[in-house]
Amino acid sequence: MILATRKVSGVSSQAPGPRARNRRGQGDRLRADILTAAANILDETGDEQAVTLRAVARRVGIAAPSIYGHFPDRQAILLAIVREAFADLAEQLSQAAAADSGDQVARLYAICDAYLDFASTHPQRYRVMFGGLWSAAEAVRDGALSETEAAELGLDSLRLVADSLDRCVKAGHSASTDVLADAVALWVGLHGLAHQRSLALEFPWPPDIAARLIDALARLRSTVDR
Amino acid sequence: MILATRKVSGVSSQAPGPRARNRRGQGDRLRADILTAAANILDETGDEQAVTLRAVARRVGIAAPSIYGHFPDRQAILLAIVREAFADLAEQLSQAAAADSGDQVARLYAICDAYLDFASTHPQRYRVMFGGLWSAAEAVRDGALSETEAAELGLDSLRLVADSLDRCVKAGHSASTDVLADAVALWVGLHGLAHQRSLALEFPWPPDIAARLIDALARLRSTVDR
DNA sequence: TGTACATCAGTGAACGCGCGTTCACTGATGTAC
DNA sequence: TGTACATCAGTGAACGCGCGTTCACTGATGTAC
Repeated sequence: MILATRKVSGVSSQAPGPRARNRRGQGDRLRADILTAAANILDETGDEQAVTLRAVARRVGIAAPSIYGHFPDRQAILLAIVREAFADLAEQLSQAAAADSGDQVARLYAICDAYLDFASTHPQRYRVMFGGLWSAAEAVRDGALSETEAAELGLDSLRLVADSLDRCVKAGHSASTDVLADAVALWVGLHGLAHQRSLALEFPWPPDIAARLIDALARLRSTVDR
Repeated sequence: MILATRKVSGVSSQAPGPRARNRRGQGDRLRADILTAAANILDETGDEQAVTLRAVARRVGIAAPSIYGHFPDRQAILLAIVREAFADLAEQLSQAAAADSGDQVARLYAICDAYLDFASTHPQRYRVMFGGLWSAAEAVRDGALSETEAAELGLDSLRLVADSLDRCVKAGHSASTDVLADAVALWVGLHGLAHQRSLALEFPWPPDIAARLIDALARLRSTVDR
C-alpha cells in the first residue's frame, strides 16, 4: 500500500501512461508535445533549470534521446518557448486592440490591461521572457538567434502601444508631443509593474496603480479636460 | 610550453595562489572572502547557477567543504549576496539624498539617477535581486528568510523615493495628490527601465527616457509653472 | 619559562545524483515493383 | 495482390561530468597550569 501511494505521487508529474507512437508522417506532433510539456514545467516550477531534457521527456512519456529528432539541444527548446510566448503576447494584445469601440482611450487601456493580464496569467513564463537565466544576449552570442530577430522580440507589443497612443493624441486625449518616446516610457512602466508582480511577493499595491502609470505616462488628459 | 599556457588560462578564474590560513579568531575573514568571490562570479557570468560551492571555493582558493563553516548551504550564500546588494542600494540612494541643495526636484532626480546607476553598474546582480532564479518567495518557503524581512527588502529605497516626492509636493513642484501611490508608480517605472536595461539588449532608448518617466510619474510641474 | 592540551581553521577523499549527449539498435509503417 | 525494402519514429544502455554534501582527519595556534 505504501509502495502504491509512493508510486502515485512519484508519477504525478508525468504523463498518464506510455505514449502511443506517432504514425509515419506525423512525427512533428512530438515537437508540439515537447514544447507544451516544457512550457508547463516552466509555469509550474518557475525555474528555467527545471526544464531539463530528461524532465521534459518524462512528462511527454518518451525516452530522452527522442528529443534530438526535434531539437538540436536544450537551449533550442527554451528558445522555442520564448518565441512562442512572445507570439502569444502579441496576439493577446492584437485581440484587445481589435475591439475598437471608437473610444481611443478605452482602446489604449484595453491593450495595457491585456499586457498586464498576460503577465499575471503566466508569471513564470513572463519572467523567463524577460531575462530569467535565458537571456536573448546569450542566445545571440551562441548564434541560436539572429541579432535582428532578438531586437524584434518585444517590438510588436511596443508598436501596438505606440500606435494606440498616437490615436489618443489625434483624438485630443493625450498631451504627448513625442509619441514614440512616450510609448517606450509607457511600455517600460507596464513592464516594471508586470515584472514586479510576477515575483509573487505580497506587496500592498495601490488599487489604481495600473491606471496611475498609464494616465501619467500616456499623458492622458482627465475626462473633464483640465 | 603548451601545458604552461593551458595552466595559466585554466587558472585565470581562480585566486592567484593558495590562500594563507587565517589566524585563530579571524576565521570570519573567510566569510567575507566567500561573499565577494560569489558576488564576482555572479557579476561576471550573470548566472546564478554559476555560483556553485565548488566554483566559489576555487576562486577563494580553499577546499569546497570549508564553506560549511560559514554557510549552512548554497542558498545561504545567494541570500547573503542579495541582502548585501539591497543594503548597498539603500546606501547609494541615501548618499544621493544626503547632498541636499535645497532644490527638492534636483534631490528627487539625484535619488532616481542613483537607482538607475546602481542597476547599470551591477546589471547581473540587479537581475538576481529582483527574481532571477533566486526568488524571495522561494527563500521564504524554505524558511531561510522571514516573511517580514522579505517584504522589507526593497522598502528602504521606496521610502526614500516617497519622502523625496513628498518634499517636492510641499515645495510646490509636484502635483501629486497621493504621494505614496505615486511613489510606488515612480519606483515601478524606475524598476522597469533598470530591469530592461540590465538585459543588455541593444535598444534605441530615447535619450531622455529616464526624465520622461520621472517627470510624468512624479507629476512634476515644468520649470515655468504651466 | 616550559609544556600539555583544547580549539580553531580548515583539508582530502568519497558518496550518490541527475544531467546532456552519443551510440548502435528496433520494430512498425508505408511504398515501389 | 503480394512482397521486399527503405524510412520513420523512436528506444535502452552507457559515457563522463560537475555538483552538494558527509566524513574522518590534520596541523598550526593560542592558553592553562
